[in-house]
Amino acid sequence: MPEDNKAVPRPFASSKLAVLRKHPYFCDLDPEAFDQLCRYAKHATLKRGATIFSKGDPGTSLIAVISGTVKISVSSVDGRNAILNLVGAGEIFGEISLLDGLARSADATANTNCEIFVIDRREFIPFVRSQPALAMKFIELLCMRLRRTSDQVEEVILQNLPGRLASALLRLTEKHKPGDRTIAITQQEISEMVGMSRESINKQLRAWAARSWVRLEHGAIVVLNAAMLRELAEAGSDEGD
Amino acid sequence: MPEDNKAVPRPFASSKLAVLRKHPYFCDLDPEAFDQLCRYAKHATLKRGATIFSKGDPGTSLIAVISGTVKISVSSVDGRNAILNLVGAGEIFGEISLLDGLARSADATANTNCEIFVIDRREFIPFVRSQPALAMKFIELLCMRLRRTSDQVEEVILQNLPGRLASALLRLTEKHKPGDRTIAITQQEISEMVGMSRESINKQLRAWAARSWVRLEHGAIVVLNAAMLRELAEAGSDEGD
DNA sequence: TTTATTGTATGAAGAGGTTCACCATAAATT
DNA sequence: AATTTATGGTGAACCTCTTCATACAATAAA
Repeated sequence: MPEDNKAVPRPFASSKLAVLRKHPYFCDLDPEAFDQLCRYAKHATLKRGATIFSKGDPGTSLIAVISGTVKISVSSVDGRNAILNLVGAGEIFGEISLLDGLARSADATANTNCEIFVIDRREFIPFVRSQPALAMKFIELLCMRLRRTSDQVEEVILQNLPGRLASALLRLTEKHKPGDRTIAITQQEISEMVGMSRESINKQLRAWAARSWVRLEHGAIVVLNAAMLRELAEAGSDEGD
Repeated sequence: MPEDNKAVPRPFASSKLAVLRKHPYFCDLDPEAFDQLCRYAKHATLKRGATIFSKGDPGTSLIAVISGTVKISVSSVDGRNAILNLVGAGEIFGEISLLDGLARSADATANTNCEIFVIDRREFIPFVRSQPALAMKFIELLCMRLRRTSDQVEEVILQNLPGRLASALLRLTEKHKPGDRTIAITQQEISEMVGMSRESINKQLRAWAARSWVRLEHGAIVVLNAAMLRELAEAGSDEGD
């Protein structure tokens, strides 16, 4: 188990900004404003397993992922885990606490080695007030998040294992460039994303593999028949086994 | 089954605004700005069961509830329902589509007879741009919603029946004035909120009633021992039966 | 008052998932 | 190369919750 080193921001490094600049959240923002925003950012490098923040922490920063992926999760007293989101390069997270100033609502840990930028609330909030366009950008981001999270509630309540697993796989492929259907993820992680046991996930995946809907690799899943999965996800139903 | 009459906004009626004016979303807003906002609102009266909007509709309005309660829900192909939220007097809903302009993400129906105000996107968006404080208000609202929805995902994934039911009951009491521990809701509705069968809900409730943690009435539940329920909700656990 | 309708109560049978126990294999570490 | 760790695979027993069937009470409608 890797050590629990908290993220310690280091002095600003300018070359990595391309990942952010081209990202949908910021790409149609005033370039000058963007540069000013970046001037506030602190750079940090994290080893896999490192804690970025924990649920309940006073949340005072926004984090942008430059490389690697970050796991947003919560855990119960009896040790069960639920992965709420996997944040990849070019994406941002922690915006809720940044915007409302309240405690972190989940844990964030480095799922792989990764590089991040950290922007502090004290510098950010006044900046937003001076940039109404940016405020609207964040409203859009929050709306997107809310739609996604609502969908998740809907899935977990209305669908059973095949439907939920299919939805999860599709959501994971959609983050890739079109054509890339290989998802680098362990079955354990998937089980924590859909909220069912690893054994059940494995059983379902192998049933689909037998039908060539997916191919299982070590630490990865290749989606071969997205159409069938989409059908299952939309039916939310029992077939598919 | 009541008829499916869509909400048809009628000319503005000014006397009902007190409910909105005193509400947290708007109470510390510039009074002049608030009045201007209200000038855009259209009033409507709905019969219990009336559809306000459906999932997938182009969403172009924000709705404020003056009296009664509105049910935000989704349903699956096989007829199962999931209630995502119950919106009471003084609260607003539909803000996601209003803000991002995309389709409705759930159905909204009048859960009781009710009165609403409707504000259209075309008039609202320019208004928000001219009122940065209002934009920040909505950011806070969205953050609140996001925290609540994330909590729901967490609950549904990590907790079993007793924990989820306890959480739901507590959330429902928290909307009341302190001291009022009677929740006017049917067991069917609760079952659709926590995503478990009515029969299971009934069984658990009666187990708790036997311990005097709750009292069951026709169409209502009285919480007698909130502390024990809170313990169950936080443990997310198996005891309590 | 009689008749629907809505809401509650309850048990038996069964499906869907979990848990546990165990082994196999791939990758990382030494 | 040897050892450890992480990941994947599998079946049997168990358990939680669902489904189905049925009955009853309270409220609304006729």
